[in-house]
Amino acid sequence: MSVSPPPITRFERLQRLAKRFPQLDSSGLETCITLLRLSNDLSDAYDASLARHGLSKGRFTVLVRLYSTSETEGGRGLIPAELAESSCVSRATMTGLLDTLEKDGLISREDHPEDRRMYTVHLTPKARQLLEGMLPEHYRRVAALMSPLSEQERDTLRELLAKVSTGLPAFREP
Amino acid sequence: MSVSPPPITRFERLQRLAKRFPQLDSSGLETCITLLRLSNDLSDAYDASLARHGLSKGRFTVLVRLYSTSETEGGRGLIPAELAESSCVSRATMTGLLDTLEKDGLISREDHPEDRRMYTVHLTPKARQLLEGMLPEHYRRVAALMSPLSEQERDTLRELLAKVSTGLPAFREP
DNA sequence: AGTCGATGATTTGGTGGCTAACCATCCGGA
DNA sequence: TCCGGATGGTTAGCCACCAAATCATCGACT
Repeated sequence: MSVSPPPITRFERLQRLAKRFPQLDSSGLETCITLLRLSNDLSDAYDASLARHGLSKGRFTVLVRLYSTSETEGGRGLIPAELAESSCVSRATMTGLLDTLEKDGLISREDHPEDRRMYTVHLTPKARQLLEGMLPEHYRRVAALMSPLSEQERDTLRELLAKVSTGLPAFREP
Repeated sequence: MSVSPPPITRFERLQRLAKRFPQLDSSGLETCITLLRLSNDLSDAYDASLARHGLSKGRFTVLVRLYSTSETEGGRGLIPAELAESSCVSRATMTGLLDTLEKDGLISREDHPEDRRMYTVHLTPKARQLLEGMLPEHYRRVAALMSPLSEQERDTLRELLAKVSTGLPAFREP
């Protein structure tokens, strides 16, 4: 039996790759991987938390958007295209989200008064009750998540993330 | 006809919500939302870039992991469980990834010499050729993505992301 | 008035990921 | 020796999301 060799870390493999591919910017790639991994973990944790209330990220986002709009704008309702945009999903996906939300009695569709192509979406009392029951807990969780960062660090983080955003077009091009 | 009222921003809606829910930490939530959105955008861009070569994030990660291991450890091969772990997917998902990679002629499964429960996974020459053709371009893109950040900013970003990671257990708890 | 491009919503078909349950094999202790 | 828990991989069934094609309606232009 031979002893197992010392484990090779991700960082070491990356350094080897960088030797072979001069285009590889190791600090950039390392940062990118870190970001993608945290994203994944955070996204999973978010989903798991919402799943306890029978919601997904998409469903939750729609409900909160409707809730915060009705709070501030007197329940005029929103159309699916607006909801899709503000929830960062396609319209096709929004149709599906609204279908299941309606089936679960959390939203209602009402005829748009001026344009028969669309309709307006409204929260039901049941949805309001659900949100008011779960949001305090949810916001407490988010606060706990971010508690390791000072106010200044949060500002810095948002600023750095915004800088990465500015690099996205270059990433996508040709 | 009435003129349309001034649009209400996400930030303003958030401030209204914060009045109603004292648990809401607005800078924390704002930072969290920023992070989730960039994650989503980056993830989509990443997928789109890999899709040009017929790969998904999962498939790509597996191939690169195999490639970098064979480069440094003489092609000893990896077992599915190791690949699942280092790719952050479940073992069930890894089975599916390997199935399609094998069907596309990019990996081969070979009997594990010592344990008949498992097998080892190996890159085919076709996969090597694919990677060597696409990696320079891919790494160039990642470098472009990160080019708006100085070395110091990258360090800071990784550090702040690591801090957010430390908050994840608190986010998940009960 | 009639037509046609723009704009909405939906349907269809596909992908990638997950969990839970399953079977096979290994290995250590009775 | 053999049994049972640990550790593999796979299967079956689910969910969220997407792109592309389709259908309805609107509105502007002739």
